[in-house]
Amino acid sequence: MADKAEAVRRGIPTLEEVATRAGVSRATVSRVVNGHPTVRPEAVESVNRAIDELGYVPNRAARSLASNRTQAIALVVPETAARIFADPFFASVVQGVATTLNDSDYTLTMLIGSESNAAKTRRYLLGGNVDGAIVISHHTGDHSYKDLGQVLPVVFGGRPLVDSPGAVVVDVDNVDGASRAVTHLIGRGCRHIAAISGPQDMRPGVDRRLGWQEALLMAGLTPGPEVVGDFSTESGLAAARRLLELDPTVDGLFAANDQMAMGALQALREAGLHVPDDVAVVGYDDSFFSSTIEPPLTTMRQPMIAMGSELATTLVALIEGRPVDPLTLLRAKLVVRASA
Amino acid sequence: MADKAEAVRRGIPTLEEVATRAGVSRATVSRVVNGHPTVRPEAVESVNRAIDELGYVPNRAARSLASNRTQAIALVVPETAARIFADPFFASVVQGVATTLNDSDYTLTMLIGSESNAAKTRRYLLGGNVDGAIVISHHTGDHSYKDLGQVLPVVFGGRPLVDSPGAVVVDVDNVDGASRAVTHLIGRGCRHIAAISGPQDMRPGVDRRLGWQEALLMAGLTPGPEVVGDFSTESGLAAARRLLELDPTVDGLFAANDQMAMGALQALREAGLHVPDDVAVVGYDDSFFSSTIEPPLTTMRQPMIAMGSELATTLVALIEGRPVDPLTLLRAKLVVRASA
DNA sequence: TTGTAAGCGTTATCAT
DNA sequence: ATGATAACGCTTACAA
Repeated sequence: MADKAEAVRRGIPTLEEVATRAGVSRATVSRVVNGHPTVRPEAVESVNRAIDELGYVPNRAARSLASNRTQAIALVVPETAARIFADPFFASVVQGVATTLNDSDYTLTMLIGSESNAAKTRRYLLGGNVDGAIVISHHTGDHSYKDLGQVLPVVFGGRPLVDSPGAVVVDVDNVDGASRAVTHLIGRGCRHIAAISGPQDMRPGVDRRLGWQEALLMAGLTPGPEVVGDFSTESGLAAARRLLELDPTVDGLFAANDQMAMGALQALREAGLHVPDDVAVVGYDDSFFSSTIEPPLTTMRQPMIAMGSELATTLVALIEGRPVDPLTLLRAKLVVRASA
Repeated sequence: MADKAEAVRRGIPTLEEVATRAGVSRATVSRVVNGHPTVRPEAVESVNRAIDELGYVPNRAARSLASNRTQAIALVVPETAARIFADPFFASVVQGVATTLNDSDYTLTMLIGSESNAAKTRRYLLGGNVDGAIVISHHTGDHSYKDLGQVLPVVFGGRPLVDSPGAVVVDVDNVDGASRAVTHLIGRGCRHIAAISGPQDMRPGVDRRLGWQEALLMAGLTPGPEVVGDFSTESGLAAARRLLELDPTVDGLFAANDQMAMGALQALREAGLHVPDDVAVVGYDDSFFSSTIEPPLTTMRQPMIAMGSELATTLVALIEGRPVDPLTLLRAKLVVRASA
């Protein structure tokens, strides 16, 4: 057990020492530290001076033990996501969360949730180590921490395929994004707009497909042919070839992500078609390679840092009992480059 | 103040409840939980059963308060780094740290250290909130947390320009990496090997330059011309043009990073030179664009995840009083693509 | 407005 | 090998 001598040596005075120096009781110091309103100004003053002089820093563990709050927030990232950390998606979300929380009184604890330690993670979360959690689920529909929301304030980043009842979610609006991407194609004169959709068992796959249809509908155009891919470059290549067979008059192509768009670009090149003059192509995600491929890809950029920020502020509100929107939708941004 | 009823409702039994159920004292339960050897097997057995049945999870705050250890580690990332989080460098290091720590008993707290909250960060670190810290300094020589090492176990990721005395550091070996990159050029027949160096006020700039010279020296070749760039694509473009003026016989080019290599590629194209036949080019960092540009770039890949891992294990060793190397150097990996 | 004092759930010292 | 019991540093009724 550490004795007071050590604390002193390490320069960490206790609240009691502050109290003594300020000539008040520990309770009063505590009140000042926590911004309690009912303290005489002079007392506040004297306590603050003592705090400064002593370099007092509240002991988090003691505070947490006494108040049953931890002032800590967990960020749970599925392992599959961490592995593909190259994916700027997560990096940016984490950045948004971290910077936002940095300006608050909460601390960020990172958890990598893998199959092997799922139980450990749950125990950690339920073991009173944090006041709340942010769970980021990738594009997949995985929401294995769904039920956590009943017990602990939780905000999810990204929606599962089917909305879960009481969950608080922050997500990007894929329907709107896709719709605006396709509207851009329409705006530049495309009339036969095909789609390479993503897997229909993933929310973004479904939603982006919906957006494509919606934009077409609103413009009074009949949808061009559609092929479903798996978000890989190869599937985009194959899909585009098929699309050209199905309808050689296609003059616009919406790919549900940039990987597939990149594959499609290759197929169009093979077919001797010029992008964007013969076929305009727009992708989705603004992947790292999108600006460097030939031609540079027009695409939708997702506001990942903003999403992290929003996740953080929403969770803090939830923890502190303020009302929160059960669903916050963020708008993607159209990035116009050479392909459309 | 939370009462016991709430704890029960939330399903978080205390050590005392476990003790009661197991028919032993709290002290014994504590011993079992902490793997203390001097407990009768039967007691261990009965305590463990009680723990299972009750779903007991130790309260971190209480444990920390009593033991004066937090089992938490801070990861301090400079804000400048966070901002350019697109940089997979940090993402990977964080991943390495997080996954490694996930298998330990330590928790990872992320701190974004900005100018504005430097004091706050220091207070946090010194306020007994963590048992140790990992400080990642980017390629810059910034080591503003240098002195922290005196007070708290700290491991630095990346070395400053001038080595700091007692610091524990994990870094990549830029001299070795550059040397091997250049050796690859020599191996494929290059004899007039020029360099586009990085800023000489940054450690990697200096070290990679050293590696270039070293490899040449060992092969008995005289160094080709050298121009110093600033790690940007534009500077690489300008530098390569200049290089070609200085010595038109150059047949190999070592660029201290991929950005500059990419610029150089453009200059060579302009000059009507073929890569790699006329001039072989090797870069450094294996940046995200390196595999997609034309021609795909041969480069050195830095082991960032491994670095994160190493940082974590080193810090844990340091905290637990085991001996640690003051300097761990990680080897970069040569990635051979079309440019050399 | 302020102080007193009872916890918060552990660990660790000291007997036994 | 085990059990009392005193910390650990703070919050928060409750009293004054």
